[in-house]
Amino acid sequence: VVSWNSMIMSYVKAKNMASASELFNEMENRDTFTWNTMISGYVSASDMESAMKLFSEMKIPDSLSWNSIISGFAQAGKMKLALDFFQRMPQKTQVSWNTVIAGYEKNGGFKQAMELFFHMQAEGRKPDRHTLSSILSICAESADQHTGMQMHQLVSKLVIPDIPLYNSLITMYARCGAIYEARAVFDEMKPQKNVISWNAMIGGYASHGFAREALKLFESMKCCKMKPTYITFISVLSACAHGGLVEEGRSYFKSMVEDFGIKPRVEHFSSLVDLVGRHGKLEEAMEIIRSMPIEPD
RNA sequence: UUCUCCCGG
Repeated sequence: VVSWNSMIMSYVKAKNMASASELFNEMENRDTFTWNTMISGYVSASDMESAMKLFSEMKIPDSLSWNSIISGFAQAGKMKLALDFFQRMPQKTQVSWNTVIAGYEKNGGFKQAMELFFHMQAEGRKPDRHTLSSILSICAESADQHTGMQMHQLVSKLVIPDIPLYNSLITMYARCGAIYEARAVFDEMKPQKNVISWNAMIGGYASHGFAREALKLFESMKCCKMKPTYITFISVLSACAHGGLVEEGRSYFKSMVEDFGIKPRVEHFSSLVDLVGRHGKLEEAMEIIRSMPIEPD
């Protein structure tokens, strides 16, 4: 049975649901793993019809089966259905709560997500990293610094933050314009900062008009032997554009291509155009636009 | 062997 399940799993991972279901139909001793594997395969293929069909044929769906279905509806943006299954689910697990909260977060149901978040705690269930990360995204997107700070307290109280959670905190503060708080989290990370942390922090400075701070941090990033990405340069160039740092901008653009081998994207070009255009060099701006390669993909 | 992620934020 286990080896059949593994084979089905391989087909599912290869997104070959036709072959997976062939095997599934030939199997005589299907267990819950088998069913769940198939359901999750249909869910990731966005085929909720088939997923639901299997789910309703199960005699006793376990929590993983339920969670897959909830996740599937959430990904499809059908939050009413997701919530409906969530409410009918007999033994909700931590993952169930996280799934439906993440679903509302993704679909802009911030209020519902927050309500569920408080609801789960009222039932004595502790938020974990997944929960908190969804809630922090909501605070970031809605620039709700007050809630964000409360969530920060909860993070410190409930979990040992991992790198993504730290990054969510930085992003949340940065989006709220709380640059100082963002920086405090950033510094707290000490050596475990990854590229995303650097990008989030530099982007935070850049988008709030702290051009020099952004560039300063970019320089320390390079000192730490951290490799910038195209995202980093979007922030760096936009910092230059907003700070009117024409020469620096040109030289960073050049360095991006020559030192780091990063292919310029439209975002980079638009900062560059902005930069030279705002300083009366319309000719040069036009020249850049004319020389822009068309991005194929 | 199966559930929380579309985005590097």
